[in-house]
Formats: sequence, C-alpha cells, structure tokens
Amino acid sequence: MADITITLPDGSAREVPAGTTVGGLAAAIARGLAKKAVIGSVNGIERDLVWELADGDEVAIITADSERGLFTIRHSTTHVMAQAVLDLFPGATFAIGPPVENGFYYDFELPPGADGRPGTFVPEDLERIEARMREILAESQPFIRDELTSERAREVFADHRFKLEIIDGEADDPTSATESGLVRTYENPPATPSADPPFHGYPGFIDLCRGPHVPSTKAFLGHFKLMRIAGAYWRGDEKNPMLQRIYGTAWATKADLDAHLLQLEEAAKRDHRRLAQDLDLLSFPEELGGGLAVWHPKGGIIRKLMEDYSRSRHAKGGYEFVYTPNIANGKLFEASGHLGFYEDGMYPPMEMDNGTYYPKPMNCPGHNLIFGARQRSYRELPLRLFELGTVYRYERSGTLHGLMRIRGFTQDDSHIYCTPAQAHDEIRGLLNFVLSVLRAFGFEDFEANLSTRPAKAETVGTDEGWAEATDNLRAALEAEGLAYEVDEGGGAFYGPKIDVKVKDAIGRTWQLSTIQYDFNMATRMGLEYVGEDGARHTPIMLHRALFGSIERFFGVLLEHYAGAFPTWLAPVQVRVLPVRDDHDAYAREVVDELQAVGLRVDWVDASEKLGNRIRKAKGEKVPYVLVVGDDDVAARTVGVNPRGGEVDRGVPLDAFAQRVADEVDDQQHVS
RNA sequence: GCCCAAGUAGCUCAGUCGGCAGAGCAUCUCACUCGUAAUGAGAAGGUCAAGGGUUCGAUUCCCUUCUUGGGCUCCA
Repeated sequence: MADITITLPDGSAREVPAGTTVGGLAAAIARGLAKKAVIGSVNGIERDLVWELADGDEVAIITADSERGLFTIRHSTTHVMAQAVLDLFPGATFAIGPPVENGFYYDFELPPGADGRPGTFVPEDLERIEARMREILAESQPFIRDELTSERAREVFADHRFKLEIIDGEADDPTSATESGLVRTYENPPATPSADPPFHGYPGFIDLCRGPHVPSTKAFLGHFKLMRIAGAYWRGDEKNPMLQRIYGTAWATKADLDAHLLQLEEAAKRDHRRLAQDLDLLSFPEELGGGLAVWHPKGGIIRKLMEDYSRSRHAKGGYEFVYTPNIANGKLFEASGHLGFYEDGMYPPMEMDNGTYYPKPMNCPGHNLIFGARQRSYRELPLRLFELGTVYRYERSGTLHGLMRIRGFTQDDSHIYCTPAQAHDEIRGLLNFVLSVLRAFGFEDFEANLSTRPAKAETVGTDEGWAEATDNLRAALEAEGLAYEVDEGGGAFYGPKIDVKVKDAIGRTWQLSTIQYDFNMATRMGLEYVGEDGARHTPIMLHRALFGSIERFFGVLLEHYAGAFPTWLAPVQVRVLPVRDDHDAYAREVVDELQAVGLRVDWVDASEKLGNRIRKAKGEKVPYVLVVGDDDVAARTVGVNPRGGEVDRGVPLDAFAQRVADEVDDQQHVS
C-alpha cells in the first residue's frame, strides 16, 4: 500500500501507510500516546480514532488529559446516560445533552403519569440509571458514526419529537448539527438487541450527534457520577415545556473524579449561608420576607469594618460622599430610563398624594440630581460621587440565593462625571484603585471581561464614541497588566464595560467589580457642564461598583476565608481564658490592656474546662486565644494559641499587644 | 415565575406503616477550679411551617399556601 504523508503539530512530517486511522497514527508515534488518545484533530476538525487519514492531513492527537479530550469523555458519557434512561423508562424521549464545565447533562421528557402530566425522576432513579450505565460500559459498545438523509433520520427518530425538531433545523444544538441534507448520528449497538428498541431500524441506541466520541463505552468512561435532577425548559425558553435534566460529572481518572467530589464537599463546608448561621453573623428570617437579611452583631462588626475601610479609601481616592433616599418619585426613574426598561425588576409602586413612588433599584438617578443641582464647570471634573446606597430589586423568588442574590442590598456605588478627554486617565486610575482595594481583602488573582457593543440597533452613541470608550477600557486593562477576555456584544445598551473577577481560596471565580461607560443617561437627564470654550457639553458618566453589593461581597469573603476572617476583620480578635477563677482579675487586666490598643477582646471565665473553652473559641475561628494562669500572673505574660499555629507560652503581654496591633495595621494598609 | 425536593426544640438531625414527640449541641441551675480542641448532674425548651380535608383520632395520609434547597429563566 502506498504511503501518505501526515503533518504533526510540531511541523514534522510523517509517512504512514494509506488507510492509517487517527488511532493508528497515535500507535505509530508512541504506545503511551495510543493509550491516552481519545480523538484526533484532523485539519482542525475533531475526528474519531477510527477516522481514516488522507495524504497531506495535519493531525494532532487529543489525549484524555487535555481539555478537549475531557470534553469528549463527558460528551460520550452523556450518550450512555441517555441510553440508560431510554432503557429504564420506556416511552421516554430526550432533547439535548452536551458536555458542560465539570460534567454533562441530558434533558429528558418522561411519559405522562396517572395524572396526565409528564413524568419526573425521583432521586432514587439516579442510582438505577447509574447502575444501568455501568452495564452499558461493561458491554463495550462501539460509538459508530454515520450520516443519514434527513428523510431517513426522520423515520429513525419518528418517536422523538425534540430530535425531529433538531432534524428540521428548528432547534440549535451545538453538538448535533445537520448540514447539506445529511444528519450526523452516533450509534451504540447493544450486546443483545433490544426487544422493543426506541428507534426504527436500530437494535439499540442512536443519537443525533456531530461527535466525535471515545471509541467505545468501555474506553475512558468509567469515572462519572450522576449528581442531580433539575427542571429545564426545552431550548431554555420558559414558554416551552419543562424537561427533566440530569446533571453528572465525569473525569478522565478516578483520582480526578475524587478530587472534584472533594472540592464540592469543601465548597459545601464553606457555604456562606451555613457559615453565617454557624458563626452567628446574619440570618434571613422568614418573617422578614424572601431575599432580605438581618445582620447580627458579629456580622455587623465585620460589615462596619468593611464599610469603614471602603470609606477611608474612597476619601483618600478623591471621592465625595453623598446620600440619596431609598424611595423616589417615579418621574425620576422615567427620566433615567429605568422605569421603561426595568420596571419588572423594581419593587412595586406606592401611590401617594403627590405622585407614585418606587423603592430605588439604582443610585445613579439620585447622583445625577446632585450633579444637576447647579451649573457645573469643567474645572470641577472629574466629579466623583460616592454612596453606600441601599437598593431594592424584585428578584424572582426562584433566583434568590443567600447573600449572593438578594432583594435588598447596599452598593458601594460611585458615579464619575468627566470630560471625554479625562476618561482615559480616569478609567486607568479607577481600575488601579479597584484592584488595590480588592487586594486588601485577600484576593490576589484577578481576571476581567471587556464587554463590547451589542448589536448596533440596540445601542445608543456614535461609532467613534463606542470605539474610543472601548479603547479606553482596554488601555486601562493593559496598563494594569490584567488578563482579560473580550465579551463581544456583552456591553450594556449605553456603553461598554469592564467586569473584574477574583479567584478565591479554592479556585472559584466570582465577578465583583464593574466599571461601566455610559453615553446615555447624562444626555437623557440633561446633565451638562460648561467647558473651557464657554459652551455646554454633556459629561461622560462612569458607573462603578467595587464590592458590587456589600452583601454579596461579604458572602464571597465568607466563602473565601471559610469563615476565618483575617485579624483585622475578625469580630473577636482575641479571647482571654483564665485557667482558674483566681486568674480572673489578671484576665480582666489583659482584656483592658488589649482593648486600650484598639483590639476587640473578650474573655470566658473558668466555669468550663479549659479544653472546652479553647474548643469553642476555635469553632468561632477567633484568631488568638490567650490562656492565663499562675505563671502569667506572676510574670505579666500570656500563653498565645493562635488560629492555625503553635501554642507559645510565656509571651510578655506588651509584646503580644504590639504584635497584634501591628498585624491589624499591616493588613489594612495593603495596597 | 416554572420543575423537583424538603420544612420536627435556638442549631444539626432522628422518629411516628395514623394513637401523649426524641437525641446531640446550645441555653438555664447546681457541683467541679481545671495550663491548651468536649467535667458531671439536673431543668427548661415543640400549635411537628400555616390553613383546609379524610378519620373516633392527623406531626404522620390528601389538597392549598408560605418558606427553604437544587436547577431553568432572569440579573439594569
């Protein structure tokens, strides 16, 4: 057989016999590679291992440990799950099932139950489905690619209405494309043909799919777990039927699967709702209504410290402090445009004698009133107005989530009015300021999104204005050396924006800060300044929230620190424990001395054993536990038991006080 | 808002195939006075989310509502 020439990713050429497959090539290169090969990329298109190569192909072998390999594993696993569900639930049909981050899902519609409504899964079904999946894996069914005419495909999938919609091109499924009248499918023939297969002309399972897939159900697929059942609308549209979605997670190795499950456990332990309860920080009383929180003293002190810190940084950063009321006449929100666009997201109106009032969903209209309260000169710009402004938004009940999605919250909100010429430097300074403040809260790893102009018709402003604004934002990102992704068309109708995301202690990312460029509202609300030329100009308006919402930021911090707030934020920084009652007097002296240097200190008397008092203090995540006994009274020392460190006895009290005061000072001056 | 699940003491949970409601922790009282992650005894604490229905009898079964959780959708 004649040889063909293949080009590998490093640019080297390789001669292989004609008829060599992707898998064959991998084997020819190295046995180890063949073992890990999941699929290949042929001339930029991903192909199965059985794909036959042609002369001149550029080929890369994709392995199980790569992102694309893992994607394929998850994709193949979701086919196996669909087969299992169709086996176990006769009459069930299925919609789409893509791989997603960490796993996969598939959407199903189950036959109607006795009440005529579509059936639903129960949690125990997951075990049955998983067991059936393991059987399918053991059968080592091949994944067989085929292309059918759409007529033939319609016959095969005649009993599956969602598949018919996909064949007809009415639905958009990234993983099962139709093209030039041909429908791509993947079949998994069973070891023993089904007595009553759910597809016409096939003994077992077949699905619409672009592929590629692992070679067989036995290869690479064992390390999965079905996670949960959820409702999901067909094609994500709430007007469509609600389907039953099963989510699973799948990995290349058992170690990876275990690590992921462990990470989930770790995340659950850090859940801010649980920590808020355990540490007595805040609560969501039912009597108060959904999505509303009350802050208990310990959460309150942390919040106050965060707010104090924010205020002091803003004061130094050239911001001016303003206050605006929590309700406002609807006319204001008509002028700002919020009532037109976002009324559904606002709390309902209150009718009053001189108008209709709404709880404010945003602070900007109020700040604009301050800007517009008198004639402004270019000499005053940039004008930076800052407010810890509490807003109310009517979030749909099903979307509420602890502090992360809440109906009443306080934004650390700022609106900056500047001239177009100032915008560049202002944004750059702003981004630097934002990152500096976030660092003080222990975040080191940042990413950003630059969201650009949406479809032109839906936006306001000129092409030049958008281009300049976007360039200003991009220049700021680059000047700060901040990694960013461009979210094309992700901007608001009034301008582009930067969103800053942080990575927390266990690697999750949270979107926090936002810097938005606004061409619209200043014009809408008639804001003007007198320029150097004596003429009136419309200012550029920058919306900026740093924490975003204090509540949400607090929730993120709580999860980031797993409840162990750094000393400068800890509700109780030091707890003093006298060994016996006769050390009480000295313990009080210790408390007084530490309080005198500004520390938050309490003490617990000896009515319980020392060990238990220490245990409780550790549970409360107090940074420093001090034990004082006979030796300490005699020598004016303390026994220091720091959070996460070793016990150090006989530390002079003055030295300890100085050390902790310095630590707190340092933590607050990170920049 | 929609789908599914769940609401039992302050917290974490068990339990009742329909017959006087249980534990641990927390709280309070008493005793113990102890040097680095749980001292002992006792007490108190509940309209079993709310309302309705079935029943001799409902915390338990059914219906409705509310709340919470996981998703979908949404997030100016």
